Amino acid sequence: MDGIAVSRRLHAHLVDVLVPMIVSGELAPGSLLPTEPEMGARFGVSRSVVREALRVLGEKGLIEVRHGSGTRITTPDRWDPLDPLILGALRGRGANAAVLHDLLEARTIVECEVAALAAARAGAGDRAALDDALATMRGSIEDPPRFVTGDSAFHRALLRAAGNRVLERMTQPMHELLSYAQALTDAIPGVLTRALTEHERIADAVARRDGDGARNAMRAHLAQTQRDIISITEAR
Amino acid sequence: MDGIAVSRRLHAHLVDVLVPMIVSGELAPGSLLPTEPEMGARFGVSRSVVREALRVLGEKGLIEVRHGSGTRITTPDRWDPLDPLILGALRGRGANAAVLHDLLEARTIVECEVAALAAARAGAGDRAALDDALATMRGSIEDPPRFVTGDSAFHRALLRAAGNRVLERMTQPMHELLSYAQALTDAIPGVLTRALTEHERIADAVARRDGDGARNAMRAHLAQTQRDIISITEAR
DNA sequence: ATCGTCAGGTCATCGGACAACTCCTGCCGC
DNA sequence: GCGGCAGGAGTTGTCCGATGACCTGACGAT
Repeated sequence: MDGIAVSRRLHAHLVDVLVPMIVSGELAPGSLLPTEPEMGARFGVSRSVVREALRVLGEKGLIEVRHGSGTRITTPDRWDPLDPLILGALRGRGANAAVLHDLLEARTIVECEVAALAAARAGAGDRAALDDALATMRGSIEDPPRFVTGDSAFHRALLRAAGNRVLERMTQPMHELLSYAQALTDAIPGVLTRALTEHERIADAVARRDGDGARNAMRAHLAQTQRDIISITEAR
Repeated sequence: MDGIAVSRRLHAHLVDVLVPMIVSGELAPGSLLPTEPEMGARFGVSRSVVREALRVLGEKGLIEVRHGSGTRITTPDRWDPLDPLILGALRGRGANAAVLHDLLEARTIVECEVAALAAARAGAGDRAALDDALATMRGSIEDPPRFVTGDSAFHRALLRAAGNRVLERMTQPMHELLSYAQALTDAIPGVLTRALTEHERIADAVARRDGDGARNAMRAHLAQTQRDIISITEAR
């Protein structure tokens, strides 16, 4: 029917269409969405697919469906501020500068203590994982996307080394967002080599079982990242 | 068919049945689940309901459904350690003592800084919300479930006062678990009045805009809570 | 031995139907 | 005139059967 590629499941496409419409305000908060059969007709899919898409939107907090009454768009304060799709649709709107600030603040609070815990608890396997991530970063100074992968792996390894599954799970959406945000700073000259040495300092402190050192190294790294991101967003 | 009450949506009941079966190991990790039509027949519901239930299980990381191949149970390390249902099914198995420890550790890391931020940023409305929560707690010394509601409201108000939506969203599943865990300590005599004064100290520090004081008061409160929970779990 | 083909099983989607629920409207009693 | 109540239209929740898309394994040709 549509010329659109359908590699993923159908309702995912519907979500991709609806999220921007809601986030952009094209569908006003508080207003009623079309009925499920009508949306099915409009997008050329069955009601089952529409319902699956609506369910996804409901989980993101974008809509509220009530039995017998209809489906309403919620106010933005109920939208999930950590959802990548929503954040992507929000990009370039100024509203996400605030989210970026909150993100860095939250990350600083959590990740400094994570580094300290990792220093106290890391086992041989954890240290090896950190070294692997560092090796990836060293070999990718010229390849920013791959570097970000290594960076992400480093922080995940650190999180695992901290040995707290609740912390690990809790910060998971935050980390998904970070690999998103870090693509911003790629363009700054020399930022990758500097980031590499900062990560090496963290790994060294962990290897020495120096909790305070790891915490301080992480704090320095995050402060630098914050400065980078601010300089980028200011420049725009 | 079944004599079970059906106040909630139908698939929720199916989830309630399947989660314990999987978590308990009755259905082995890696094994194939029965096909969707067969499960519908076995539980007396339609395939739509089965599919909605399976989707919920998929979100919790318990299963992985693949088009054309079937639905497999995943390994426990992919299960969401913060999901109340999973945790409930895990209860009394010893495995959740570790989760409880991780939970308290994570909470201490995050919530002390939240208190400090709240002291720096709380507006008049935030302070009023804190006072409301305190009033609820004061009036519910004899009514533990209601007290826990007030306690929960207090921490949510503090989180909002900190003015960081990412932190707020990130810790949301953690707080859901807390109201769960705090029901444990209800039985300890005098724990509620003590908790009340601890919360009052936090609120006072926030009202004074004393960030360090709020952080210390929160740290003391959480340390006390930790001792309470340990004493309970030891006693069992 | 390797590869292509085919058949069987399973999930994804479809279309229609009925039940449960909400909201509005108009009627009735006061 | 006004308040409460019954009824109907509209919407979501659930059910059902059928068809298409996809994966897996076996079989046979090269």
